[in-house]
Amino acid sequence: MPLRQQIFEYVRSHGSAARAEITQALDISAGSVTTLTADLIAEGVLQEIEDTRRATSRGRPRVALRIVPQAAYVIGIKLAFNKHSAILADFTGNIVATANVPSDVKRRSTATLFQEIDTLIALVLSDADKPMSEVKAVGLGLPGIIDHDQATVTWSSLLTDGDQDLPTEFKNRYGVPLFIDNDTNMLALAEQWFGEGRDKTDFAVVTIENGVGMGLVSDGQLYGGSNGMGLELGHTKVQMDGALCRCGQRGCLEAYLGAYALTREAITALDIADATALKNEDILETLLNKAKAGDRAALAIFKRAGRYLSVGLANVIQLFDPPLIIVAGDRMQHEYPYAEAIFKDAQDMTLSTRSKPCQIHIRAWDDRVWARGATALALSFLTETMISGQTGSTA
Amino acid sequence: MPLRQQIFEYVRSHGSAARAEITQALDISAGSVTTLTADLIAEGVLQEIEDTRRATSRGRPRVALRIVPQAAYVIGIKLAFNKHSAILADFTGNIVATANVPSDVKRRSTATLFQEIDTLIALVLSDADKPMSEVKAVGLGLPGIIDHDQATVTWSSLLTDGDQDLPTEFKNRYGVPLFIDNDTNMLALAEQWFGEGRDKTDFAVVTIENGVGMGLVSDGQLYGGSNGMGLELGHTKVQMDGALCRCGQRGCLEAYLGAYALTREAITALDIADATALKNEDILETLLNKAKAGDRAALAIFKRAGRYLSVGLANVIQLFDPPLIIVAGDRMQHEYPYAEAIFKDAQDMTLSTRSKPCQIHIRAWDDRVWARGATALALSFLTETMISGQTGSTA
DNA sequence: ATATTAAGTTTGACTGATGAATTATAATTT
DNA sequence: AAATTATAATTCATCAGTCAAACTTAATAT
Repeated sequence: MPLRQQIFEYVRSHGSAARAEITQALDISAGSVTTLTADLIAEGVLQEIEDTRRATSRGRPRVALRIVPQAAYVIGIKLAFNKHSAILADFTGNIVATANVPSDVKRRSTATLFQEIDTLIALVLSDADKPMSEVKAVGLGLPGIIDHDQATVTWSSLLTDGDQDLPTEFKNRYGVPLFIDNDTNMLALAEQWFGEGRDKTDFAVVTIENGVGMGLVSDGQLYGGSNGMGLELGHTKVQMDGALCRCGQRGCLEAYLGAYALTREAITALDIADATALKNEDILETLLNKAKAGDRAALAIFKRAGRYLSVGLANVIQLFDPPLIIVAGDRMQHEYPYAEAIFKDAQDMTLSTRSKPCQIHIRAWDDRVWARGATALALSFLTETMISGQTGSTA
Repeated sequence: MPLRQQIFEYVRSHGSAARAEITQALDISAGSVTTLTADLIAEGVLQEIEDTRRATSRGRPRVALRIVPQAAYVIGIKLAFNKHSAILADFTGNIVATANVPSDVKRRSTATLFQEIDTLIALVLSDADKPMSEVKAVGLGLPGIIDHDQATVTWSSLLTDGDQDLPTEFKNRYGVPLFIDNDTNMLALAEQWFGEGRDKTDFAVVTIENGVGMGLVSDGQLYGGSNGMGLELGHTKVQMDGALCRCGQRGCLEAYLGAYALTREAITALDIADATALKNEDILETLLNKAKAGDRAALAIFKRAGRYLSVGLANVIQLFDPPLIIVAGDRMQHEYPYAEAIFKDAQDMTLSTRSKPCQIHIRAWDDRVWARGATALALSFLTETMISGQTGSTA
C-alpha cells in the first residue's frame, strides 16, 4: 500500500495523530510524512487541529492531524427479515443520522427492495438535513450470498430472485457507487473499524441469530473464500445424522444453535399447542424465562445449545487459530451467565500446545452495529478512490 | 513484489519462458524485462537457451530463458516416525539425489536428531557427489508445532523436548540456513511447486495418515493461523462425546479416520488376540484384505470412516471454500473405489448455492513428495535472499 | 532485394520514497 | 535575558523501480 494511504488510514483508525507519531508508527521518513500530509491537507481530506493539552516536554510541539469529517458522507444500509436500518456517517465514520423501517414481507422483488432503500435513504438524509449529492458511496449488507467478482447477489433470503445486480441498478438511480456484502462480513467490518478489532489484525466474529454465521479478519483483511463464499460455520456438520437444519441437511451446527432450532425445541418442550399463533421471539422469550425460573426441560435445551456452541467455537479455534473470537448475537446477552462456562469448554476442547490461548469475548450489540459495518464498507472503498486514486472493485 | 522477483518466479514455475512471453504474462513493459533479465543473467541465475522448435511465424524469434540449475543447490529433509528421507535439488527444483534412513526410536533428543540429519546429508551429498559448500539452504519438515516467529519447534512427536531452536543449531553446524515447517505445510508446498497446485492460487490439502492434517494455500500464500497453528482438521469435532482421540478429547475427526483409529477398530472387529505382537500396518493390511473379500465387519469399518471423511471434507468446503481439495494419504490409493462416492457425499453435504463446485482430487504420492516440499521451502527462502536481496524470516 | 512482422534494447522521464541538512518552536539551564 | 537542549516539521538532492517511445535486430513473405 502506498504511504499516502497508510498515513490516511493510520489517522482514521487513531482519530487524530501528529506527524511525528505517524513517522514512528509507520516507520517511514519524516520527509515523506510532511509531503504526503501536505497533499492530503491541500485536497481537503486532512486538517490540522490545535493540541488541547500543552506541550509536556520541551521541543517544538506536535501538531495533530485529523480527517475532515465533512470531506465526504456515506450511507450504510442493513437489510434484514424483520427490520431495515440505515446510517449516515461522515468521513471519519461518525454517525450523523439513523433511520429504520419495518420489513414486513419475507421475500420481495428487486423493485420492491429498491423502494425500501429509497425510503431509508430519504429518511436518513432528511434526518441529517443533507442532500444526496454529499453522499459519495453507499454500503449495503444483507443476508445471502454475494458474488464479489460479478458484484451480484447470487442468492438472498430477502429476495425472490437470484443473481441480482444491485450495484449497477443503484448507480443508475443515484449516481453513487453501491458496495454490497453479506451481513456477517458487515459485522466483522464493524468490529474492525469501530469495535474491538480496531487495533487487531486477526480476529474472528461468530454470530448467533436465526442462523449461525462467521466472519474472519486475517492479516488485516476480510477473508472471503475463493468464490466469495466460505465461512459458513452454521452449516458445518457437528453430528453425523444429527438434527435437521433449514438447509435440508442434518447435523449442521446451526440446527442446534440457531434461534429457529431453539424455537422448534421450545414448542415441543413447553408443549405449545398452537405454535403458529405465537411469534418466534415470544416463544424464545418464554423459553428463556422458564429456564431462568429453573424449568428442567427449558434448561436442558439451553444446556445442549451451549455444548454445541463450545464445539463450534473449538472447531473455529482449531482451524483458524485466531487470537480473538468475538461472539455476537441478540441472545448472547441473555445467556451471559452460561457463557463463561461455554467458552471454557471450547478452550478445553482444543489442543493445549498453543502458546497463547484464544480470547473469546461477547459482543452485546445494538441494532446500529450492522449498518455501521455497511458504512465502513462504503468508507473503505471511498478511501481507495479518493486517497489512492484507483477505482476499487465494485463489490 | 518487485518485478525482478516476479520474473524469476515466472520463469521457474514455467520451466522456461521468452522475454516477450514474460512481458505479456506479467503485463509489464518490455524494457523492464530486458533490463532485469540482463541482471539475472549477469548474476548467473538465468540463462538463454536456444529454442528447440523453429520460429513458426515471422519476426525476430523469441529467445527462451531458464533458471541455471547449477546456480545453487538445496536439501529438503522430511523426518517421520518410521523413516527419514532427504532430497538434493538443483535451483530449478529438479531432484539430483535422494536418501533414506530408517527411524527406529519413537522420540529422541535434539542431539540424536542432528546425528540422523548428519547421516541423511552425508548420504545425499555422496549420492550426488557434491560438496556441502554448494548447498545454500536446507528445508526441514517434521510432524509437530512450529513457532514461526521464534523459528523453534514448540513441540514434535519425534522429540523428547519442546521449544528446540533447530535453525540456530543447524547454522552453527553447517553454516547454512535451515527453514522448518510442519509436514502438512510441506505437502501443500510440494503441491504448489511441483504438483497440481502449480497453476493455482487457492487450494487445500487434506492428509490422512496416522493422523488427519490440512494445509491451505490461499491467494498463493500458505495459510498459517495467527500463532502459526491452525488448520488442525484432525482435531475438529464431528461428534459430540464421540470416539476417543489420541489427544484425549472425544469426537475428533481423526478418531474416526486416522490409521490408529482404524487399527483400533480392526483389533476389535477381527478379534485379534495379541494385538501388540502385530505391526499396525499389518493389521490395517489384514483389515483391507478382509474388506475386499467382502467381510461385513471390515467393510463396515471402512464405510464409517468414509462417511466421516465426507463430513470432514464438507466442513472444509463450507469454511474455506477452496476451488480444489487434494486428498492425500498412503491409504487413499487402496480405498480408491470408495473415494468417488465419498467425495460426492461431501459435495452433497454443502450448500448448493455455490457457483462452482469444489473439485476434490486424490493424490497418490510417493515418499519423496514430502522431502520435495522441504526443498521447495528452502528454495523459496533462497530465492528471497538471492533474488530480492532481503533476508527472509528464519522459519 | 525489399517490405513486413515480431522480439528485444536503449533512452529519457517520472514516481514514490529516503536521508541529511535546515528551520521552527518550545522548555531548561545558566 | 541569553544560551542550551530537545523535539517537530520542512526542504532538497538523490535513488530505485518502472514505463513509454524510439530504435535495432532477426526472421518470414512478396
